Amino acid sequence: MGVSEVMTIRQKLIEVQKKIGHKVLSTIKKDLCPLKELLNSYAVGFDASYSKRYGGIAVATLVNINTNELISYAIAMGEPPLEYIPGLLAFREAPLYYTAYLSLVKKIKTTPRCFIAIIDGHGIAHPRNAGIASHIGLALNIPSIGVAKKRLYGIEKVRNVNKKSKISIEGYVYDPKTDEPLAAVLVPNKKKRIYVSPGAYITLESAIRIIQLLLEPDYRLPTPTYYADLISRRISRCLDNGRCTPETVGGLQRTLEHYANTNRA
DNA sequence: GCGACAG
DNA sequence: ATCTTGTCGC
Repeated sequence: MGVSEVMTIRQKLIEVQKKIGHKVLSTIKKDLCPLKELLNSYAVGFDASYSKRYGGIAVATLVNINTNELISYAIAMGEPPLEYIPGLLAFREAPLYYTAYLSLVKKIKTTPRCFIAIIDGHGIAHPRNAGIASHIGLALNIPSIGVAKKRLYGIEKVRNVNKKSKISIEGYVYDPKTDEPLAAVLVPNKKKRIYVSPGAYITLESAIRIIQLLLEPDYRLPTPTYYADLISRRISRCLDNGRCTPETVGGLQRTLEHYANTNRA
């Protein structure tokens, strides 16, 4: 594209994603961290809610993969730099996630060799293989997995494989251009389905294994994003009804950690 | 030109 | 994501 060509913001961001997607695909052929080690590590979950008064409320949770227990969490809030545009979600939400992650790492004492990031949204199951989970994985330099509630891109094929395992795999989503599998369609409970795709630094197979472990009976979302969703919504609601302020939300920490753990089956 | 379209 | 009442099911 020549230097004199006019590009809209949208077109520039799409070009950025093409480069990200290309790099991401080279990182998901093998696991950066051995699966055996990941299974005994911690997951960092990300989700966001939106407050009418304060903008985006992003939450990063730290969960023990073996026990599904919420260990800690950190929040970040601020006006999103971009409106929501299908395919460009990362440019809207990733900045706040990044800030929340830095805050979380700063407050926890132990630093496991291998973290795994779980993001509410897609990884490589994206038009340019650059979903928000891929953006996060590259930015944080840790393996990441995208868990979405709705399909964005790709052809869904029902296969009904792995009926044996507790959380069954209903099928896969394939890339119409390469015919490669991009995501697995899991069925956490009778009616709800979720789309699991690698973000970066992890294979689809390992991503599926991890998510199956993080899904508790009858819960649609894996615990890391489930807790993040719960906490971010409580905080944005608290801010909007005036019962707390940005300065006092930190005081909710102990209460919400306990709330999340006890509110679980 | 006509749909599809993460959160 | 958010706006919102009643309602089906355990």
